Amino acid sequence: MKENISHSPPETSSARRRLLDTATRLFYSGGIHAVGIDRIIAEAGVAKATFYNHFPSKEDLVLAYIEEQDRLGRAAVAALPKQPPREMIAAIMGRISEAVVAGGWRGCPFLNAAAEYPNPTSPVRQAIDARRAWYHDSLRALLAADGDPDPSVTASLLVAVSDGLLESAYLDDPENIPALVREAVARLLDRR
Amino acid sequence: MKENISHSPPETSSARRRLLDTATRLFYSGGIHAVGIDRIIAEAGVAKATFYNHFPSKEDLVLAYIEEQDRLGRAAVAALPKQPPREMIAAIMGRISEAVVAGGWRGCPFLNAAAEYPNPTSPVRQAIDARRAWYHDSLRALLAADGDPDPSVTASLLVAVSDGLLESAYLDDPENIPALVREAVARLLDRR
DNA sequence: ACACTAACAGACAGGTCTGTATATTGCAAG
DNA sequence: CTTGCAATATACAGACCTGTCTGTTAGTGT
Repeated sequence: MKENISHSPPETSSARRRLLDTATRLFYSGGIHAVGIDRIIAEAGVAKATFYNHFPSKEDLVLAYIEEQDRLGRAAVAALPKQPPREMIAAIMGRISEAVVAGGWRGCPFLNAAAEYPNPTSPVRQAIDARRAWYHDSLRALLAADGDPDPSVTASLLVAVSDGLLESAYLDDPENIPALVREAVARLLDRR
Repeated sequence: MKENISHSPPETSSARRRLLDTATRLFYSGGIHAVGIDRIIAEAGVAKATFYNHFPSKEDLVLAYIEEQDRLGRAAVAALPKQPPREMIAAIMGRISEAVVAGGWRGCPFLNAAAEYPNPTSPVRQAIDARRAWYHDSLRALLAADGDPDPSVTASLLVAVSDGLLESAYLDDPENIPALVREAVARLLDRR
């Protein structure tokens, strides 16, 4: 029956953790199709058979990567201090600036993955859809609480600006991003 | 000396044209790394040797694809009827809606390519940089002529909204895009 | 008629990809 | 001690990748 309640490694298995961490780093920095299994297992220090014990295929690893990024993003938003809707929106949008000033920014991992997965019914694309729906709905709820007359439209515009500024931080000058985020929020919201 | 002035095929060679058209279609719909040379030459009906006569390597074909998309976009903007700055900006942004309602939209080809080319010094990335600089500068000049107090910042916001709405047209509901474009322009510009 | 060019078809080399299989090691539970 | 498990290294199959090469065919200018 396997009594693995608080046993030697109750962690999610060190090998699996190392594989996902390495895959996250390599997929994000190099692109998904461009990074092979061989390189991931070599840099993670894991045997190939062990990899295929934890993940049935490469696509499952990609999916685990996307889903973990989604989960981390939602947790970061949930961990924001409770504050009035308008400030909460500013705080959520402010996460764009934080992600960028850290350096090594290579664009939004979800948009990058979507560029490599054209099939909208693939699990990866569906995970991306779920994450976008969550982001839009979170903003819409806050906008509604703030009294926005058309919270769905405003939320769509905030999502678009988020995506666009994340791309701009990758392809243009990241230095301008914090000011642009503030300016975008001000212009899109400051209309009673 | 080759007197090819208005000779039998003054066109850029039918095979080259077919190769670039086929590559454009396949690269855009399927992604760049995911589409191989074999498939391109098969669907273009061109021999492999002929391909390598016209393009030294696959990357040259990718670059030709990106540069042609850039050239076509600039030509479409240049072909817009002359009108006051504010209307010109609306017309340029309106091209987003046109691209989307046509159907088969799979995201901005430049952002998709950038996702697959992490090296900022690669020719593909430099072509993308050039295209983004042109777009930003075009909008900035129009905003300056319109009397915008901070045309560079407003241009950056319009670029971000353009990128974001193009991604939204791919990943969310394309139906809302025309209204969102109009609303974004109104909210970002209507502040004397 | 002859030479040149561009295109064709297709085989091949060398590398890399995903995924499977084999055989061995270390460790912990019972 | 023995049984079982998880991990190791490594080799392999089969597909696909880019790029090169050989040889043939069609059309054109001189």
